[in-house]
Amino acid sequence: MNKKQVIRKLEEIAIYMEIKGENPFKISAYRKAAAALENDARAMDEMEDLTKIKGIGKGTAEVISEFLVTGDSVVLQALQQEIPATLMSLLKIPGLGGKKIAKLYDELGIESIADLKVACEAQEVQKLAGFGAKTEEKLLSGIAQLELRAERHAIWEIEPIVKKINEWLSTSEDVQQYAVAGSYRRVNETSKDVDFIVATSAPQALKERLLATLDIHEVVAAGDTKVSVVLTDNYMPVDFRFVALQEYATALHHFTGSKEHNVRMRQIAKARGEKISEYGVELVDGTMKTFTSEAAFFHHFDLPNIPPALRVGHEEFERTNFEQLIQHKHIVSDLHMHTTWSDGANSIAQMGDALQQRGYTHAVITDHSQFLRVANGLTPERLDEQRMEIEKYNQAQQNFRLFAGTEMDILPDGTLDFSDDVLQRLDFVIASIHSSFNQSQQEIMARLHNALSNPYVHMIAHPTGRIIEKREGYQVDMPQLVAWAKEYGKILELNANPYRLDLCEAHLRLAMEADVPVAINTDAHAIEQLDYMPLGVQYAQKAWVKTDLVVNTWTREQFETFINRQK
DNA sequence: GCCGTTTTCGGCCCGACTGTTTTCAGTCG
Repeated sequence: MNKKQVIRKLEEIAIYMEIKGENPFKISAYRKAAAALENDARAMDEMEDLTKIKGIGKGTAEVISEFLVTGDSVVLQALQQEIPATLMSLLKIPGLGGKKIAKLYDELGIESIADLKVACEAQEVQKLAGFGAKTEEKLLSGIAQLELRAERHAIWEIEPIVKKINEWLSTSEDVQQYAVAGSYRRVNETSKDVDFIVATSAPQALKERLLATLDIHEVVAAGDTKVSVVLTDNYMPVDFRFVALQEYATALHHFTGSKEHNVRMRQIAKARGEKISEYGVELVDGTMKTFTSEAAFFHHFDLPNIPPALRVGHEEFERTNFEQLIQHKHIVSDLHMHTTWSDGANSIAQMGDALQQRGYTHAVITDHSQFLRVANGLTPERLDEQRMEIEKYNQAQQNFRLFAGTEMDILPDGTLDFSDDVLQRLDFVIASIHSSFNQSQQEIMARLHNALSNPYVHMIAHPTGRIIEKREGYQVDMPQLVAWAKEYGKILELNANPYRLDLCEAHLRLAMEADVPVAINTDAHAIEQLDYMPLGVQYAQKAWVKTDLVVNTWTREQFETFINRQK
């Protein structure tokens, strides 16, 4: 059994215990042990004494060893004997937790969602103590929703919804400050729901307007400070929290941190005799201290201003090199984008102006190459014409320069779409795979090696070709790719498009360990998409990407030195 | 079940909302 499987088994034990109604602290001990394994970078066979790891004690260490040796455990077997496995699926129904499920099982013999549906329809459930007619109704609607709604939503699905709600809040009366929080703010690849924190002096009025204006499929809860709805749009669950202006910073922190991050913060506070809640910090003398910013809140606990993406309850409290961390303000260029010359929506001049508005000093136009006919890829002749247009644009600019580049296909047989003679006329060459995703790892790696070993290629774009929650991407041996990038002095891309985020976090960590430079690029096909840059930067922070290894923080002179090496 | 500069017992993060209750339990994040 490998580490991932052991972690899943520990979590399974926790779920069974939840239904059994075990001591909640015992249940969380199993969850903590699973989390401790997950947060430890070592492989299972590299760990000697498991009890040395914080969160794993004598009991859980024994269970883990059992899983490793026999593939099973006495504890889990006993639970499985006692509790039907089908009960686990009931946890997916909103409003049902371990205790209620146990009651349904003990008193009505309900073992599955189908059983529950029948019992609700026969109005048997409302007869149980602690249940009522309303609960029954909610359970039935919950079962119906289950079939419609995805459990987790991909970041690219949430991004446009956040944008829309942000726009609504920005023009709304009674709104003093607002921000999206939750796992979306931490740049998780998927989220269960979307959280918004709103500072307002008129929560009641705002709540009514919100319920009346937004396109709502279902109101889940609507209290004085919290409104929970499911939008018609993709059946997206969205929570709004209303707080007073002085509570805004602590509320935003509270609803941004992962559960584990918040637990750690509260433990830190508790050790000082203080208490953290979403409304502020209760000091030793009982007074409530509030903050004007999250930075001030962290400073109160002698902590740096931990970026949202890093608030996961682990490394952010152990590492100290925050000053090396990539930040959006360091970005001065974008090295991958498309124009109307291939499949983009805007002209070279429009892109150039938009880039300058975003404060950049330089950028590269990288339209597709001839192989990609569907994207109107450029022939060598059109590439020369395009270069002239770019030059013309540059002549009219003062402190900004566009470079002429290409996003060139690596063809299925491994050859490159342009000859060296064409490539050497370009400032910057990206090589990418857009075809024959199903090839063996050996074939894919041979294609990538051809590109990396070409002296005129500077960067590999979206190195795995994945689409989050939709497509795995092609078979890349990432340690090998990183080693080649190092050997040939090439850049690997972090594509900031929310569909891609490729390199992913684990791959970015490999690149950092090997000191391989990374470029965070938007791959924009339209002006608005240039705004994916902050998302890419925040995602990079999850992997502790260092500023000096991010190519688009380099000055134009540094960048020119790099691209001219081969000439 | 885990943990310990309150150290081998007695805690374990904190609060909102709902529905079923007459003061609170369960669920959720």
